[in-house]
Amino acid sequence: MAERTTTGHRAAPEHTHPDDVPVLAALAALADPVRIALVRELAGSPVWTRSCGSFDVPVGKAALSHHFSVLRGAGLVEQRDEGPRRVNRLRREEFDARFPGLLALVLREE
Amino acid sequence: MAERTTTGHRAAPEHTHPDDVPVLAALAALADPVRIALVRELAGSPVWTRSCGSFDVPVGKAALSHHFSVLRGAGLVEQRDEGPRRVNRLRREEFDARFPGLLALVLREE
DNA sequence: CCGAGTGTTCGATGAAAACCATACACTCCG
DNA sequence: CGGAGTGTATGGTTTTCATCGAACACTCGG
Repeated sequence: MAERTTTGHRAAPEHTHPDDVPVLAALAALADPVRIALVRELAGSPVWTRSCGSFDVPVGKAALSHHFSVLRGAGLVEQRDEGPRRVNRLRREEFDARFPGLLALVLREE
Repeated sequence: MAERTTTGHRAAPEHTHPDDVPVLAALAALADPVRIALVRELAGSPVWTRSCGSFDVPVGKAALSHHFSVLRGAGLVEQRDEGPRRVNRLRREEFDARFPGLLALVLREE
């Protein structure tokens, strides 16, 4: 209702630090095939090079956007606006410090 | 249908070895508050001492039975029939060998 | 052999989550 | 400034999953 001042995608994405993420949330975030694919593909690319739309997953834009939102909320991904596109970074060190070995586990079997 | 020869709970529970468990399944199994509680409580008890009904979780028997089924399928729990009750064992070594650190992650914060 | 205790199965219900199509916001380039 | 490219928000559908109640199977102790 109302409050439609500026609802674009330029609101500076909300990030959650891995330290503030419960284990359950981390596991839930990774317990999805699409999100696992995103994380793996992201891990195989240089930092800040992959825009959201550049991933090879079988879902539409809306669902994709939602998945990235979940990954952000789990402290797995950091996003930055670069021109018209939103580029991503896997929070390797930070996430691994909070959940040692978890990321390695997911990446170990691509 | 039919096939109702022996549907009790004495059919020797089907077990899945951790080695045969996909990462996704392991994560999905642990991405549930009740199952996490079961695993933690089980980890804090001597082996083969806890029957299914002896856990302090806020769900009925049916749901509980289902949760144990999931844990078995993820290679997390082994069950054995002991008289009228079914006792449990956490597959620490085996599961940790397959998914190093994952169990520790869940147990680290009780 | 019956009854209490234990756990599984079935069917149904409700809530959560994934998904899509559409509409919109923002950036850039021509 | 207008259009193409990119991502988000919303609303509604579908699927998935946790849960319950009830019926059943099994074991053991009177």
